[in-house]
Amino acid sequence: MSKQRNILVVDDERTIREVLRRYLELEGYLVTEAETGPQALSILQSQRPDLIVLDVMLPGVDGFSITRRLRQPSENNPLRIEGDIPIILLTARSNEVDRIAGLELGADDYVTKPFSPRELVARVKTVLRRSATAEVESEAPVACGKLRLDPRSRSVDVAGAPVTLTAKEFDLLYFLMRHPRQVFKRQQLLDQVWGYEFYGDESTVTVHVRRLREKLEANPSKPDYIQTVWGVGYKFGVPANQETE
Amino acid sequence: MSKQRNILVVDDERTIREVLRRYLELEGYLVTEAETGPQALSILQSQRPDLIVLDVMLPGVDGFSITRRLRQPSENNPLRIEGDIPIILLTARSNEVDRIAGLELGADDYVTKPFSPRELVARVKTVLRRSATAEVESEAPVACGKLRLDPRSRSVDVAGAPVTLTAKEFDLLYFLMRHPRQVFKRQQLLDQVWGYEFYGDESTVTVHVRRLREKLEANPSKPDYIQTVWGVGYKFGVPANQETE
DNA sequence: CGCCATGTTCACATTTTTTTCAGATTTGCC
DNA sequence: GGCAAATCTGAAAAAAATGTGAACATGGCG
Repeated sequence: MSKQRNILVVDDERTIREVLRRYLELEGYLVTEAETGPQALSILQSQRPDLIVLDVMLPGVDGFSITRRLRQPSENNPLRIEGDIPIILLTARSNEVDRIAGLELGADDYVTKPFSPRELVARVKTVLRRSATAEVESEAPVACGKLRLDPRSRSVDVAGAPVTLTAKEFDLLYFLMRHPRQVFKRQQLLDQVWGYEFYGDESTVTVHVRRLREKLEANPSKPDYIQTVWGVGYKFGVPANQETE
Repeated sequence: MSKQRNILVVDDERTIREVLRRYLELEGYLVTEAETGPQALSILQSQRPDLIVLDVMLPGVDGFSITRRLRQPSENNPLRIEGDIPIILLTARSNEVDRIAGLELGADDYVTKPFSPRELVARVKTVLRRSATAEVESEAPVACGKLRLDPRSRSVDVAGAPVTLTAKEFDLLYFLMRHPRQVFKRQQLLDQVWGYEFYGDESTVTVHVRRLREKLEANPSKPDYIQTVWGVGYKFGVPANQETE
């Protein structure tokens, strides 16, 4: 076992804090609690948890604001320490999820209430694992071959020429680019990009992939970037001869 | 496809049980019913369903108590089997109290009565999918001799040169490589790789093995990796002089 | 209110994979 | 060596998955 991870739980409901504490401690995490936004910020002055679980609906300074402050890329931002602290947002309704996307806040994951503690623990593990490996997906631009994507401006270039993507197209491409070479089933992409509440058809993914190809690929029927894996799904394949990074 | 999922429906109202049974069976689930709390607990002594749909308002031992007993993280809890069984609670009202209570107890989802059967089925699917993906995850690459296989990218190399496999070819090879030196009859491979509902001919396996050999082996008629065991089936044989890792 | 941009669904064309099957060939055994 | 059973081979039929075009929702906005 490596050293114990510290998790900051920020929620105004005492019950929720206690439930999360119990479950997280069962998994071997150290838990710090904060009840309000200001309290959380104060704690963050002196501590640096490995992950923050943050309710978006806090009295006073809400979760969005805190996230923004943590992610603010300013020089003299004392909270913006090198290497962002992963954040999992707790949201009440799924339409707030859209707001999150629009606000580009850079949370690492979100869980909609009501949620099961086990699910949250699973997300915590995933996020920590993700940020533990080299996949520190702060908000850095990603690139592959002639394709460049900048999450902050939500812009995409192919060979220097800007390409206009819709929100979902962007989200899908961004997700795929963050997991190059890994194959995803359509359902997995629905879960990851559309969210768990999406009950629609898998063909939605197919169509989005097609549109991405039309916009990105030199030859959409012989794609360089988004590869079809027959009988499985898609992957962001690095075309053999092109290297990035 | 994988094997049929078993769902335990616990509700004192016969009508509800029957409706749920009908809808769930239409989706291919096996359904077990329980009318009371004690009956549910008794069933759980001998069976292990993949998911439980649980009314919180049961006469006698109510849904909350059952959830609590299933989730109790105690050493000598006979019902607390490794890997929790997902629970979907049926609650009458969506008030705060129930929400918190359910949350605290570790249910995976909630449906408030009255609900549409279709919605419940959708929730069941989502929860099952979610808990399934939470389990797998650890898909490390496997290798043997010059052969390397990476489940995440579904890619295979022989001596560094990539080999293109179809979905079934990949699944078959992956299965064999995870069980090296073990001999499987064709029917066993059908069961394991194709799934239990496959009613086809065993020659299907033969053909797939042939194609794998054509793609993998230096000399397909004198295979190094997939060995024929006459009168029985095949095994992923480690060729005598080659060692892995 | 109607228009436009997204997102979703659907029916059908196309492509790829999977399965089947009838010999040819190999193996184990007497 | 000869025989029966099992396996391999090649090709074609059958099935499945994906690509395509267009219609159908939905929601924001002038």
